[in-house]
Amino acid sequence: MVTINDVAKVAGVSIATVSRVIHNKGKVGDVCRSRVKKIIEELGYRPNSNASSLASRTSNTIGVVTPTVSMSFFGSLASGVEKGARENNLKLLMSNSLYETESELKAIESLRDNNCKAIILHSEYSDNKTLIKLASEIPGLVIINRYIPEIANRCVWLDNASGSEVATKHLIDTGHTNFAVVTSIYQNRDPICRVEGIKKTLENNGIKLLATNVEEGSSNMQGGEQAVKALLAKGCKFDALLAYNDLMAIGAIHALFDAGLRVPEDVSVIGFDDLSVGLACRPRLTTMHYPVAEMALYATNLAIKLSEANTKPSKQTHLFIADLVIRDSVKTKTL
Amino acid sequence: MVTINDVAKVAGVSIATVSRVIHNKGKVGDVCRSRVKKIIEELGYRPNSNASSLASRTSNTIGVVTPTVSMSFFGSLASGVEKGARENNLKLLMSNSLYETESELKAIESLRDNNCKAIILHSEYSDNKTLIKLASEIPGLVIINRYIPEIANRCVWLDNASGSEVATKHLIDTGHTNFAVVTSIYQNRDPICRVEGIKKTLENNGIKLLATNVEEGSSNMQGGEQAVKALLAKGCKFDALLAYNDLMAIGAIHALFDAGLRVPEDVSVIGFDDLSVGLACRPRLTTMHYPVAEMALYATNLAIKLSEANTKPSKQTHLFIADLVIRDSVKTKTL
DNA sequence: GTGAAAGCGCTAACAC
DNA sequence: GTGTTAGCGCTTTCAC
Repeated sequence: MVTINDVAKVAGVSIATVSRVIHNKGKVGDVCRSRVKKIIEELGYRPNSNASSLASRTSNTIGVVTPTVSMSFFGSLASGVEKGARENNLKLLMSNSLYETESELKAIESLRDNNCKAIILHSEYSDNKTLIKLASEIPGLVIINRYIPEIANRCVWLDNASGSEVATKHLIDTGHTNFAVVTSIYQNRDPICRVEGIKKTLENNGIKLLATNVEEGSSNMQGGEQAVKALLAKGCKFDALLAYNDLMAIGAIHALFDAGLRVPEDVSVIGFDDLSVGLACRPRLTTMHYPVAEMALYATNLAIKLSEANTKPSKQTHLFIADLVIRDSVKTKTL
Repeated sequence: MVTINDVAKVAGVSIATVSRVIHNKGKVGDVCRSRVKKIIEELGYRPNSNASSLASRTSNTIGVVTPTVSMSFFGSLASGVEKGARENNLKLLMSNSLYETESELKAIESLRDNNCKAIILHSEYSDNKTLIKLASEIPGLVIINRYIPEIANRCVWLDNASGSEVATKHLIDTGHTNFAVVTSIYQNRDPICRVEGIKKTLENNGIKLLATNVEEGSSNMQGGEQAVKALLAKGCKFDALLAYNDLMAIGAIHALFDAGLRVPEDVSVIGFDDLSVGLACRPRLTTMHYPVAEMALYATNLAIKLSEANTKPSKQTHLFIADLVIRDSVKTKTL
């Protein structure tokens, strides 16, 4: 392994000078600089980032924690962070939290040990208190896809309620009158917000959502399928179905189809997230676009900024909006 | 920040002793050990991994390089590596190579700087020579999803030819006689192997594959759709379609459907990869399961083993097999 | 069993 | 402009 010492020796300068040319700072003579550069090249010298992090008490590493990167949504999230990391010339440590608070915390600790200056965290199962404490300890911590008022300036999140309002409005505008909803069985933040957005919009338009027309399921294809089967088994009638997310929507379409119902002729279905899987099903899914990659990139830049010592706390919030992607699963009815 | 010195001071021992209890090695008295442990706990001490990597000249970090983690296939790959990392108590550095050799190389360099002991690389665009050189420089480098004879023991790969043989055989066994193929326009390793597997199997069964019945497209949904449209425009007739991968297969199903053809009644379609998207389309996709997460986990353990100094080069190869997942896109014909 | 001490490769004063 | 030097927090001999 070639070290800064080797370079200095060959170049006949001190290691301080080598360090200066590496980082392009401090004063170095032009001839000297180019000679050192050439020797670095020749020797194939590459700075040891562990040593440099240790000495400078900072690091060139940021971290991202998501439940699991194998799911499309989190893959996009991680990809957004990776882009931010690359653009800022930072390395990216990734850790899966596996949907539980303990491993989530472990993942974060592991990133801290590594001196990560910035951490992007998608947390579902830790409570607010834990996250607030964490935020107070880690200046570069940013929470993504969740809003905690006490640390509003550290949260990059989506307006779930407004998203489902838009979705609902679209269904109303296209002439639908009988609504059903399949939501997530995990009754935490997002599902609650989305269902409330639906109810509010419906009410404002003089449409009532029957309690029996709301069914829960796991937030995946199977969950959506089972929820719709349950709805149908109860004898519910509806011409519009709002799903918690795209996966549930697709499962719902399967169940509808199996029951001999056509989408969108008999029932219009709308999803949420805009995963690429929405292009695979038939009809192609109308959905709300969740700009997760864009948000992750934004969160990364925010985290980097916050991690820099001279950043003063700001009151700025970071709220994103979902927008409607019209495809083929919603029918426009002639009134 | 609390350091090993702080712990030593409070415990009234030397830092060497603290280091011993952290790593559970060397001789330490029982009382002493438990007292130090207690103090570590109380102080909330966490070893600085940069310092430890620097001092020990190793690191607890492994790296993974894939084109982009936002695609389902690579998300699963990354997830497999992450699992391996977690099981071995290692941190995971992730880097996207964005499908080009230059950023691929950059990504690898970046991991090396960080002292990664093991690196899992999915490389599509670097040539064999580059990878062989890299392998000679990095003991813990493992190439995934690609086979290079010169460094066979570093390659964890899938038998593409046998996979497509099985797929083809399935179509033959279910009574199909007129075959068409949509393959990737990027004529590198995998597409070539898969098409050869198809041709060979067909020939062995006395079926000839017309050159006009093979069409190329980008290896995504749109590519599959366009390829089938081209096939149809040429007036090709076929009752069985083999797609390069699931995405192309789904695009193909869309195109078939748009042309008024039913799947599988008129045309049976088979994919490759077994992405979860195959469950979203209608009919659900029959495909070849590519055990990428399992392979990634295996590759990770292999890379860790190889990175350990005392591992002697072995002649063992690491070949995985795809197996058939029967769903609804292939029809069994009564003969 | 335990401690002292010499680095690991680098950064960042500070001196010249 | 350039060099000297004191660490960063830890591991690892080597003594005792």
